[in-house]
Amino acid sequence: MSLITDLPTRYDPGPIENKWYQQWLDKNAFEADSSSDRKPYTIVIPPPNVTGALHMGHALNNTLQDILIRWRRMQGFEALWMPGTDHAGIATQSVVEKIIYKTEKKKRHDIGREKLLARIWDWKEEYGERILHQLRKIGSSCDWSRTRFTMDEGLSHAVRKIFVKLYNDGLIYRGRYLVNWCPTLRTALADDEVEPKEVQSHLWHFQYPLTEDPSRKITVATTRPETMLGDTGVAVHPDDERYKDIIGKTVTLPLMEREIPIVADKHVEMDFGTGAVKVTPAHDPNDFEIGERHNLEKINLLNEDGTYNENAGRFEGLDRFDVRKAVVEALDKLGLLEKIEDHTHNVGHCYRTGDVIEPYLSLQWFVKMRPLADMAIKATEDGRVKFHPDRWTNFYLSWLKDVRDWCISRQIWWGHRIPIWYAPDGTPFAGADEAEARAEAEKQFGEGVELNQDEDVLDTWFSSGLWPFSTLGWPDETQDLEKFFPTNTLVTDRGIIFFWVARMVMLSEYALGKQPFSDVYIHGTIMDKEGRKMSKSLKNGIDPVALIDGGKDENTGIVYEQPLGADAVRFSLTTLSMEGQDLKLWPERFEDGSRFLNKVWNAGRFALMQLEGGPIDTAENLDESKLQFEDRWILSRLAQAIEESTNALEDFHYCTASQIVRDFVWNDFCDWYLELVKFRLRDAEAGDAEICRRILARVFDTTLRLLHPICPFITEELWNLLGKVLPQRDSGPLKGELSELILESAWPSETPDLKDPQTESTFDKLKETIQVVRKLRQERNLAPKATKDLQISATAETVQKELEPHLEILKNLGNLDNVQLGVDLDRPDNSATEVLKEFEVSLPVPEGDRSKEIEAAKKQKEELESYIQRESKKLENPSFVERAPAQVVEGTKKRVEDAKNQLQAVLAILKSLE
RNA sequence: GGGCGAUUAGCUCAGUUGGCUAGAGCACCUGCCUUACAAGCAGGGGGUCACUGGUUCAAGUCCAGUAUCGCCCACCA
Repeated sequence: MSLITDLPTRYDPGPIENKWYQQWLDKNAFEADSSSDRKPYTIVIPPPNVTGALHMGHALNNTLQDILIRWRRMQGFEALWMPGTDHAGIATQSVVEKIIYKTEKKKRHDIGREKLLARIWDWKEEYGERILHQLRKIGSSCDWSRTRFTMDEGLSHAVRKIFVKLYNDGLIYRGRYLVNWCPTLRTALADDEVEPKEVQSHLWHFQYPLTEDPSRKITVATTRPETMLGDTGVAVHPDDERYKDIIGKTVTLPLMEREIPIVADKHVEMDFGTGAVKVTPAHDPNDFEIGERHNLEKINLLNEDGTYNENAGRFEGLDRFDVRKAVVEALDKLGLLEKIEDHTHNVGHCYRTGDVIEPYLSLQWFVKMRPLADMAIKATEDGRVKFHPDRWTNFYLSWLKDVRDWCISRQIWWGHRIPIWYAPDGTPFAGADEAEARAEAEKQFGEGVELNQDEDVLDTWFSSGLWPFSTLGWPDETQDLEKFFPTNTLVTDRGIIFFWVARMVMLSEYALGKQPFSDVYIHGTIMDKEGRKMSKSLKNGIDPVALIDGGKDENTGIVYEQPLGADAVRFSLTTLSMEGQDLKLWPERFEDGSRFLNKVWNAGRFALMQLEGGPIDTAENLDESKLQFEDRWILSRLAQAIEESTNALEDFHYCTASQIVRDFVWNDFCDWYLELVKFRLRDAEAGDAEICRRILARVFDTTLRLLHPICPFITEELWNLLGKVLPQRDSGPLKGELSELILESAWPSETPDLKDPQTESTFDKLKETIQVVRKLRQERNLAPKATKDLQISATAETVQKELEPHLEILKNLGNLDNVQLGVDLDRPDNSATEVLKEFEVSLPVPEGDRSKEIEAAKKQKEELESYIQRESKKLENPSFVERAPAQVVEGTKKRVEDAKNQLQAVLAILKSLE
């Protein structure tokens, strides 16, 4: 008996969330069984970096995945959510290097490769699980028994397998090309790891003297003066009249005293700068191409650390930024600095260190993208990979259509070492392990040949690109792979469509001939109140864990007095995240979720109190004849909610799904149904009270199911309490035996036969009537006690008949003793009246000041008149009547008719008042 | 330069294939501690749907253009 009454009136999520998460783990509720004969439903998690800490973006991303997984699990699918982490090569190595430098003042080369790797592994073992625990905190129902890490032996094997396959197919090559070089990290970066930033700089104009006639000078403009030391040509446009006569001649490069040719190249814009460009093939991508076209020498000026090398002559040893100053100074001294203009342009910066990226000529490994991209394009064109919202399809395709080769080698140590071994003469041999490479090498070089493995490691995204199948056991033909691949849905954000989504599709098509997933849902990005991205550096990121647990948010410094709980955070994020649109967040925005859960909690307390101890027999067999009007109404609303929310989830409209449940619970169930039920349950022993309890149990039970994917904790708790107060329930969804909601295959089935538009429409009229009564009372400041009589005058007999059977509802909720209902009744003297569409509602009132009432009536009169005028115009328009669908015309006629009746009534009221 | 979003109430956003008098939450105003819930209940005020044209019987919704904001791609050295 005390079970329910002891429940706190305010929902306290903390203990409940911890309890249930542990119980789910204990019952292996999240584990997927590859041998079951249920249909599979699979999601692979976007593996967070091992260095990561949960931020709002993760919270949103994983909430949405969890909603899908829990929903499908409830629908009876064998649902697998595959979790794991990414080794995040550069990010992780940097973190550990920084720690070591801070504590021991040692750099990576002081420590050495093997020792540094050991240190990073240690670090990973100690801290790498943090983010996975935070994912548990928000309720993620991942199959933790399958947790993977991109550098696990199995996944590493998959990486080497794919590499060798690509290499043998000629899709991986090594070459000397310009790459994006970060001098701080001393590694190459992929194009998408470079962030262009606008920089206020200058355009320096230098004069290069012609070799044959040093008095004649040609002026070039540049944003990077220091690179002139590596110039091996000057380019002009072939049609440029100013320079036509000197094409093919040479200039003498100042400072270096090198004779370099003047070439004609269409790439040069005549209108920009002086129309003449210095060409530095080793330090600029465009110049590189010009150099290729005209066979110009490539002179590399840089060392790995960003200082200039011996090719820079007397500038050797200086850092690139100092070389700039020195070169400008030197040229100025020679009188060859013509002018300096201000110039704003974009400069590439390292996404990790923020250092200025240098185009750097070096030997790197590349993946030839064209054939792979074409496979990925085809997968989308065939409809095997769909994006939601659809606009991302074009975004993705346009990148694939114009994709460039992918630089996959990184000059760091943490990662998958490139599975290439070199013979002493440098001949490379690829192998999934050294033995495999050796077998090949020995064919050529004889037994015992000395082999050295490539020093570089692979780009992190190379292994992430295999994630959907490497985690399932590929290249082995495992049962998991058989059962759960291809996966179903990928949920991620737009920032990694190219990095990750595209590469998964390409590599999966290439390795397995199948798309890795059939649907990709791209959710919005989380912004702060001002619409800026949440980021570490801005300190504007709300910490989801702090929000859930309460306490101080170390990012923002905000202190949360109350723990909100995971459900509230999940519900808020879901509600605020409009289909793929970015969302602005600040702490107060989470309050609605928390309030809603408190509402659910209290509705639960009420329902449980009513149900506890009372007689309830099977809830399944509803005796239609015994149902009350409001029972049919709430069942109709519920049927509608089930259908809409199922459809919404199928279309990835999470926000709609949660709003449907919210509206149903709050507006329909709590505000109206529960209030009505109170009157019926007063006589607890009556036969009707039992029907009422049955419906109450059934509706509440179903509501919990609908809400469960979004808010798993509170629904699990209430559902179990419901089971305890209904020990005798024995069939259907309300089973006698207690189990967890999560273990039930229990998504509510649609019940279209319970949908009842007529009942809903009548109920709306009753609601409207009650609301008018309340409004009139409040407007006139009348106590309910003083206004116990109501008159409803319908315009038609049909309306009278419709309302007739439900006067009890009006009396109960409207707090009335007598309701007089009839057609065209005379308005009582001294009454406050509101004219509605099909009837008017009059409440007798004492005499008094009527000015407010007159004002209101006048306003209503004006509104009606303008409406009638507007709509009548339509009806007078012959083409409207001819061309609009009959339904629309009829509807308009009816509304005009109603409005005219209303107007008449309002006019009569005005007359009586004046 | 190209592409994609956004622009509706003070704020954050809904508004299906054009067609019932444009909605919600928050905030605001008024009245209520009514034994599920004051994190609540009841009621109320508040909008030239960014702008200009066009298509249509009918436009917040479709088309073209303009403006402002945001993101992405490519970058004239």
